[in-house]
Amino acid sequence: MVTKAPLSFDPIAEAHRQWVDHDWAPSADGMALITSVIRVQQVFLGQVEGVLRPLGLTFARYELLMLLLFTRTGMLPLGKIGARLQVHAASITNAVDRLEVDSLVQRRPHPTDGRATLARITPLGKTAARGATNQLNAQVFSKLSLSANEQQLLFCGLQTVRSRAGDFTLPLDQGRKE
Amino acid sequence: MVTKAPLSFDPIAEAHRQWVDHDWAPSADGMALITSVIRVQQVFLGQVEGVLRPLGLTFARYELLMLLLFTRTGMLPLGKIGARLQVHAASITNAVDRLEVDSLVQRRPHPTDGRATLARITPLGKTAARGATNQLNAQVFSKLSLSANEQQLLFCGLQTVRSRAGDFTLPLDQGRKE
DNA sequence: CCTAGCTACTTTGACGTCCAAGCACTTTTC
DNA sequence: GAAAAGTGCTTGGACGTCAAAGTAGCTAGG
Repeated sequence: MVTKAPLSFDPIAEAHRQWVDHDWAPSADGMALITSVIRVQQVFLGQVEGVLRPLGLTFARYELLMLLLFTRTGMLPLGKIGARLQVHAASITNAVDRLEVDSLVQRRPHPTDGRATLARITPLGKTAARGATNQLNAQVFSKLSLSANEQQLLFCGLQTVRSRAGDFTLPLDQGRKE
Repeated sequence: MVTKAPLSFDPIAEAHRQWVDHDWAPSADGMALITSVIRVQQVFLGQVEGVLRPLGLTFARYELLMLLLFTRTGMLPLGKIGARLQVHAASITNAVDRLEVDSLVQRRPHPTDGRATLARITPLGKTAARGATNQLNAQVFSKLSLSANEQQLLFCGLQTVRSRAGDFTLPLDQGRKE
């Protein structure tokens, strides 16, 4: 996290103004929105990793661990993990490597497909995942300082973006949100 | 960007369901919101960098360039740049290094403070910044596939988050948005 | 004046992400 | 059944971010 004195103005609103001044008005709102998302992600990720660091985890590894925790058999092929977390295969390889070093996860060969590898969460991994979740819930997820209504609105707007970006396609409605 | 076939369900909505099932309901909305922001940032950043890569820029360097472009004298001390972009000093050093290699920016000593260094945008840098902006405006910022109203709502919600995270403090109202 | 404490920037190291290339194993095709 | 095409994972390189430590240069107390 960057801990500095707050500015006396909103830097993104300022950039928006510049866009309008430079005759880029039609793109100003889009620029401001994208820049905002990038900045807020930085803020949130910083808070989350601040909690996870003392536990020896990063958000990437935490997500992977939770995905396995929620899976009946506790194991998934690496490819499926990448598809679910929307991350490149190389990143999964990297994350599993590190989780394996800490014995939170274990690689095992896929029983029927010789190309594939399964990642399996260990009992230690389950404990770590639950512990981290408790801390995140207590220190971050339940303390967003936004009203329930604001959170709903934000979530829905972002869901629309994700849907239109091709992350998923809801069976009934094609991801439209309006 | 991760180009994969879309899932048939929203993975974050699924995680939300798991949270509720595990008696973590009070934190479920917060978890979903934070996870959404992180994912949408990935989507947006991917689109932006996809446009910038052929131009030899990254978003970090582009932002720095635009900040200088909008400054009367075309130069700012590195510390101020970090404060405006909300990025660590080390990242600024890194970005300026690379921009300097491409002759888009130039370091010069601060006239009165021997510790400080100024980054000054070059004519080539100005051209590059304007060119990149035109492409981004045309290919990304003006094509968000969200209604103006949705964009407004999202922006305001995110502004509230940024404000409460301490990014800035509006002179009149203390950053409250509701 | 001179030392103690800040401040500004750089350096190094740990991680994460993506891309491109490479390998091994499947599935297709003829 | 063998070659061709596709899939799944790993490796190596380029970047970005942050943290912590190091180096100058500024500022303030004695």
